[in-house]
Amino acid sequence: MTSGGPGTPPEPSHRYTAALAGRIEQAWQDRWEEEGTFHTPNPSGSLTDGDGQHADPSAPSFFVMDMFPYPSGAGLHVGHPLGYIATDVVGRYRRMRGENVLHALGYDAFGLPAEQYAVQTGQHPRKTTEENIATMRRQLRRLGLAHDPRRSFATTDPEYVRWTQWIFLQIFDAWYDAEAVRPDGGRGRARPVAELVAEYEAGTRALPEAWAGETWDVLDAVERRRVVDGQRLAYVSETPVNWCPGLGTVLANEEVTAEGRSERGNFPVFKRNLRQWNMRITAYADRLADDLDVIDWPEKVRTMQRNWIGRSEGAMVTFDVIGGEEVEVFTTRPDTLFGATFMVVAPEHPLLDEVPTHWPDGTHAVWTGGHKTPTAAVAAYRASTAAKTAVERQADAGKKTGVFTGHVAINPVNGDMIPIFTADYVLWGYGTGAIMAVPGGDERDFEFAQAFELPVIHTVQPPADHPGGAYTGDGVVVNSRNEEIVLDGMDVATAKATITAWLEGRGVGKGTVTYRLRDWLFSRQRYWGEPFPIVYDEHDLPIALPAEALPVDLPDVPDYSPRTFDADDVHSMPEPPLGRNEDWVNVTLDLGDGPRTYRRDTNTMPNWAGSCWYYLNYLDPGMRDVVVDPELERYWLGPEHNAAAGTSGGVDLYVGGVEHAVLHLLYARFWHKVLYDLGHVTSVEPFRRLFNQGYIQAHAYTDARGAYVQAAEVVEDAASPTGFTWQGQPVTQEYGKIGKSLKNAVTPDEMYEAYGADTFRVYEMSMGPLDLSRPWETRAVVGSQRFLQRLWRNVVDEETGEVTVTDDAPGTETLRVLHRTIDEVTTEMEAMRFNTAIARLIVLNNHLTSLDRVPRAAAEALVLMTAPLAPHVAEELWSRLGHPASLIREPFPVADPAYLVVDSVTCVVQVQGKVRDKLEVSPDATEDALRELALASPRVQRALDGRAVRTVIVRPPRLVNVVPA
RNA sequence: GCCCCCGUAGCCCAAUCGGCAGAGGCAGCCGGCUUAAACCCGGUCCAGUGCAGGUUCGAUCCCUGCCGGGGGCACCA
Repeated sequence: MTSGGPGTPPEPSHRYTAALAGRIEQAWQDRWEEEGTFHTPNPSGSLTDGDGQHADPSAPSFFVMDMFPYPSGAGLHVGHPLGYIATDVVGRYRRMRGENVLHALGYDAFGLPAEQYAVQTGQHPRKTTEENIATMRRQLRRLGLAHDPRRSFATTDPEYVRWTQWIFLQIFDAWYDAEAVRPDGGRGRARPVAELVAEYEAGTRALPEAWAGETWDVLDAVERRRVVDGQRLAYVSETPVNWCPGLGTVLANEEVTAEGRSERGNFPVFKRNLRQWNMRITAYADRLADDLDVIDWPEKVRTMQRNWIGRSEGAMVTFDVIGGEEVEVFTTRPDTLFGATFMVVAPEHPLLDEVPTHWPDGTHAVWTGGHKTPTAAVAAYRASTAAKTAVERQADAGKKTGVFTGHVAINPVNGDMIPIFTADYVLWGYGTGAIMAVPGGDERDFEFAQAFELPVIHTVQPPADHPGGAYTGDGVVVNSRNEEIVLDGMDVATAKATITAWLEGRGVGKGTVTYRLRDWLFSRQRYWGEPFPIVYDEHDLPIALPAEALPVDLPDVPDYSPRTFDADDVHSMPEPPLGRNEDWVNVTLDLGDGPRTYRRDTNTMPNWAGSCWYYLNYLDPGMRDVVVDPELERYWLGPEHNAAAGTSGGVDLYVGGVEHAVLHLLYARFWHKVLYDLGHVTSVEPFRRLFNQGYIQAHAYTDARGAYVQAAEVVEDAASPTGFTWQGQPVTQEYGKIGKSLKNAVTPDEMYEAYGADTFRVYEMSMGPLDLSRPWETRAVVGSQRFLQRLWRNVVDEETGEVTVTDDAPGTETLRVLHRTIDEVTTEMEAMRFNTAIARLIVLNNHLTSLDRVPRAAAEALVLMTAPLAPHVAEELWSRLGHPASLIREPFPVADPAYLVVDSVTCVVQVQGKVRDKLEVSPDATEDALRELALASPRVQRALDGRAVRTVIVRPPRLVNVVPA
């Protein structure tokens, strides 16, 4: 406990040092655990508080949550706990405000990081995952987080997997009825497939378009299954998917970067036609976009989700092609139809499977690409675009290439013959993969028209100063009339509505909404994930396993590492590791018609599956009969479950990094809405309030060769041209992510050792606003330690360990500082501005330091206010101040308004906005009195220097501004 | 290329409605304690708010343009 060598005078034996802090912290952590201090009571059921009581009905519920951590093998650095500390402070504060707080932390333990770590260490992923979780639990326990330990779990727990698979089967067993009315009044909701079948059997619903001409009663059993399977919210289909040989698995669109590489690992991704599981998230596109308006999320994240969904309103228009074909296009600008001078289809478009054998009359030389026939030209262009990698496509964006297809279409509004081109600036994956090109109204079309000598017609009058080219703005419509309709003179919006109605009347078009969002590719060819609870029969159609058969456990396989390939191997095929166990794959089951042999699905679910519903599992983890107890769901998550929950309901505060803005948060919202439609939850949204914390980064240093050196060993050195040296040589300061690669890692364990957990917590919270990224600076941590040391000294004698507070009433000045602090700290805590809350606490603390004896009333209030931030030292001081029970539910101090009023305030007197005098005035001085006082001031008179007064602006009681003539 | 966020003291950051630019911390400097040093204690220095305009009695705050940093989107018809 003492520091220094022999002969050094010992430190005061009761000083709040790192060693003492460590002893206090661990003792309280043990006591909290023994007493069940953080056991959060449910309103009913087996989970009660530490005293065996259920939730107090008069206490509002508050559900605070952190984004699910991966238990990575690398361990934590000081950046990781930032959000956990913040949610802990919120949770502890809210408990002291009398709320019933639910806060727990589980582990997202399936997925690539866990699997890769297992592969590296040559052990089974379950073993390494469990070890990693144990390490992380230990590191986090030392932080003193007030989590309910009974509610922690991992996504890999068999009981959790059971319900993940169960929810999958709910989605598999559901279809989307776009016409059904929801409880909230909107249209469109998921319904059980059984209801669809019942309607088909009763003949009250027509079969889907693909089965036109058939009726349910004439279909055989396999055909009926195909009809239904095609409509399930989870379905198998053979579609172009993102195949990533480097990872050995297929990926969702959301996991592929704009550069066409995997978000994890940055490997090339190729489009391949493969049979894979998909989730029909597109059915929820509108609701996912619309409901962003009813939740309290950062605008940035809502914008990112809206952009990803990419809702776009316009019209489908059908163009006849000479020779009998037709092409449907999607356009957001049907008003510009009269300006369509050509069409473009994507190279993958089926219209190109057959093209004319000769160039039609009027074909420009530049249109042919030098080929003798359209057949040759199109084949060559298709081949060249297919060979392009995503990276090349990216690099070529903007360059307009293409070729005339020989096809000619007829513009439905005026009968004009217009050539059809193919070009890769039209994407097969969006809309219909075909466009009408309006070079007068679209910049891309204009560029293409320039390159291929195509005519330009403006249908909106450009302003006089328009530089030429496409005009995309609003204005007066021109050049747009036929025998039946005149758009000329209208504005764009009116013209859109008018022409859409006309198209619909003629049966050649229809107002439509399209989305950028694609269905969610849901299968992965990895080992460490949830197996699909699906088997296939001899027809190769999926069959759900019954709920009693869940969970489907992962089989043992000879090799669980994924088969990866050369990252650029386009011809490789995914090979699921689960397929390596024949005994598991081929299974005999009795699914109602006697024992038969089935083949299991060998894919696993993506990592996102487990994080799609984990918030529900916190309510009542472990064995249970339902996915979530309806009473608990209403209590913790339901609409209006507390004053801030609103009509959406959901988790009251969800804190995590912005990197999940689209992926996890979109998927989880989708699953939640399916569960809502099927009646399993009453909340419309899973996360009512989202908060993105910033990142903690750190300085890193490179030597002359550009190699990173140990940041911890770098010293400031004015003699170095760079300002820093490492082992005597100059090094350059950089800034970046904390980690091994930049040699700048600092771990929480080092902080516990050198300062204690409370100091670490206070430092992390005091560095700046929670949503801002900031640099870690170990040498600044001492400031937080000094604060706690001073707090300690205000209560405890460092030499004797005696409590030194006096029971005498505090003086007026102390009461004022105290109550002003309570008032300000309350405001700051409510707004999650912990950095400024800490600043106020320091002010009060420093004030108490200046007194001869610290009054108990002030000390106790300060200890209670510090408790959410530095809980261990607060508990210790509270205990030493004579309170045997934990302060966890002690009421947070409340300011007495009597001490918030002041006798006098400083009134600033300005002349023309410049401060010329200051007056001490009563806080309720009137406007007239202040004006008189100000004008009487000699300094004001001097500043006026004889000028007349034009006007006097008075803002009682703090400001008077005299404006000279 | 387009969109969003951020630029305040050597550093991290404060500043309700547009009203005295400074709450807190780090570092520095001075002093106290100490045989000396660290710890600790007291004191102190430090910016006119990235730049240029505009609106206003008054601008860190509102508007326009530019510079720097961070993020998102990127042929989406």
